[in-house]
Amino acid sequence: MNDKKMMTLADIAKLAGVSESTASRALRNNPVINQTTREKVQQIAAEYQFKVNATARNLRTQKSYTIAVIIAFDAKTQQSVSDPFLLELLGVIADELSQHGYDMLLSTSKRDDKDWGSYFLDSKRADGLIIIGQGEHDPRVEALAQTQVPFVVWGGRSGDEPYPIIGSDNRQGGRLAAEHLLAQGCRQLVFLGDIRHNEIEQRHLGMLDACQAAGIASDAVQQLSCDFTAQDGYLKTQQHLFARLPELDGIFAASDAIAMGAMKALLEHDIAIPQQVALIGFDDIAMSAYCTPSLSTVKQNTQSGGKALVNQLLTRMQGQQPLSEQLAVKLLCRQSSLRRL
Amino acid sequence: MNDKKMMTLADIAKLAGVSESTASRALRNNPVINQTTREKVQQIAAEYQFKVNATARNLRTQKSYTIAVIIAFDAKTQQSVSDPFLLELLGVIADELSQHGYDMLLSTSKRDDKDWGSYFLDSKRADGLIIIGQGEHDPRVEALAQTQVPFVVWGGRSGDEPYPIIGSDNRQGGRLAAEHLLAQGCRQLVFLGDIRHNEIEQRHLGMLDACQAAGIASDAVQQLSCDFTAQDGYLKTQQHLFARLPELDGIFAASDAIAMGAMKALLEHDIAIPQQVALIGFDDIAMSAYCTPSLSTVKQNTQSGGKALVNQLLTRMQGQQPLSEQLAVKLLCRQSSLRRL
DNA sequence: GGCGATACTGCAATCGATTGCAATAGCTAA
DNA sequence: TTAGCTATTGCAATCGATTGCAGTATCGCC
Repeated sequence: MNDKKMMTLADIAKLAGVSESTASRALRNNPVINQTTREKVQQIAAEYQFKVNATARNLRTQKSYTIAVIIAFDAKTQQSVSDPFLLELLGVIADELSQHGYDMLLSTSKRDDKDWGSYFLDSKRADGLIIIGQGEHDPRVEALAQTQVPFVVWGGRSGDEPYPIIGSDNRQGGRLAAEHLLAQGCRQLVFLGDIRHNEIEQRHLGMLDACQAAGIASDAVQQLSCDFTAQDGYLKTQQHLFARLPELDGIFAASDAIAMGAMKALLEHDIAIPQQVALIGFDDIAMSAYCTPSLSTVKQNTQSGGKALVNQLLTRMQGQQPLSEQLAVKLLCRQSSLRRL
Repeated sequence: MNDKKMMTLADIAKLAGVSESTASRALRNNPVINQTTREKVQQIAAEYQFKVNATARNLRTQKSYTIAVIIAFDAKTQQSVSDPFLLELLGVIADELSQHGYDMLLSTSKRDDKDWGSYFLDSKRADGLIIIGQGEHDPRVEALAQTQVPFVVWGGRSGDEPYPIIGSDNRQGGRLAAEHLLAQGCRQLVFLGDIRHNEIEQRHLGMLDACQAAGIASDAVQQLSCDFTAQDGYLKTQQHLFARLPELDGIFAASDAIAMGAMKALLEHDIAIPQQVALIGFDDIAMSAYCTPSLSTVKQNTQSGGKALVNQLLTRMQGQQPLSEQLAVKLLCRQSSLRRL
């Protein structure tokens, strides 16, 4: 059904009886071209379903109108795309980019090419980079910062990173979660998560803030390292937390997935949630409201997060100074932590 | 730190004291070039961190080495990227593509440009298309089939689609699920899912197969339409299923997310799972094993699925005839359906 | 009638790599 | 010594669109 050969701008120009330059300008709605001519060209282009060859345009304009999104994984755990939270964020980014007329190149950074910058930018595959992943303690990111490459990172600030980081206010989130647990009467708390990740570290610090403010002895707050999976949440809870029962009465998990794993382990041992142990997660993934008991959590605003990432990146690409942003989080109290008084 | 200006092949050639053609061939390891020359050029390229300009190469070779993956949504529900299953599949596809040297362009098809084919292919943004989404009853897919565009679809065959469809053996999955419920003693079954989607329809048909084989009256099997979300699983269960209690004793949900919603509703009304109502889902998403009770399900093999999609597409792009594939599924019996006898 | 301004349009160079074909050098065999 | 090969390398065209600059009409106005 389709035309045999691909149409080119030259064909359209010929059909319209104008030069290629005029055709090109007409299609891009350049006002310098007579309106009648413009409409005629556009009409012919539409008629033949002509689509500008993006490759040729990109070569000539030296832009790709494409942003590469890199999901960075810890080289050792090598876990695949799975955390529902990251994927939600990804969806928002995709939409936002397309709204700005950009395509999105997705890469999962499994291959150990340490050289994102050159792969995507030097090769002109993309005009900019968005890096999302679990914490940004990554030497590759530090290396990127030394270059001219426009990029933004999703994560948490740990100090004075010389590049824009967009992320939730994790410390505030940690504080809210812990305050809530304390308000429910918990006194022996556990933090379940890997504090080598900036974001997680911040959540942990927020928790400590709250405890300190409440006058809780610091040795009443345990921290237990844990991967970002329900599986590890389950295992770590089984292996380490039961020993601390029955004093232990509150768990703050660094992600909802971890929390669900922990919940499973607790329920299997007939530990009442939230009466004996109150539990709260982080992220508010779609499932959180539908487990039993429903999971209290700190909701990250993926919508604003994705938009902010894209907008800061575009700002940067226009040569302006991008800003790091910390997005407000929201405490959602559900059954897993609400002890009805 | 980086070089001021972008290096081009011409620069490398000059530095190596050869022509551009020789440099190009040397970099691509063309054996017609003297080995000494080749190594020299490659060494210089490496030294200056030269990366071939993908845009220029693509223009000249008329290929983009890029595959577009389209996540198609029902135009009306407009739900965002959320189903964990799709996202798992996406991860596998990403890895497999990169293994074959292809980049992956991700699009969520929210904008109602009905014209994927031209957007990605005519514009030379991509060499092929992978379409994943919830059922392929999409006029846009039918339209694509009329063109020369190389594409493959994730889904379920409904009949004689003139394009390659890769997907699980949904009918067999439905059969396994229903047989299992029946073996547990269930006699009044409900199917929770939208059978307008091919895949879901197949699962439903498989269920009916099993019931018929077991001599169950067809009016003992109810079908209830439901979106692909935990939320709707919850709502539909609340709104429609409680009326049928206490006869109702088995639910087969079209996805794990739906099943979790249903589970929540049942538990809220103190209905014992699996004793009073046995429940089974479909997909085996990461959370399924960690809800309580853990969710029985039919596991789709995302690993082979993703690989098959990519491989069939590449086959098609090489001009050969691609094949539709039905992947084996696996029944996972967990607490939500296992009535210990 | 002529001059400058205005409004369009087209020529030709350009983006950077790839590749068919021609050219050159070195060597062997007659 | 020379025709005939082989092994390497380079020339120049090409992919398709964009754009600076020059060229042509048309019009107004003195």
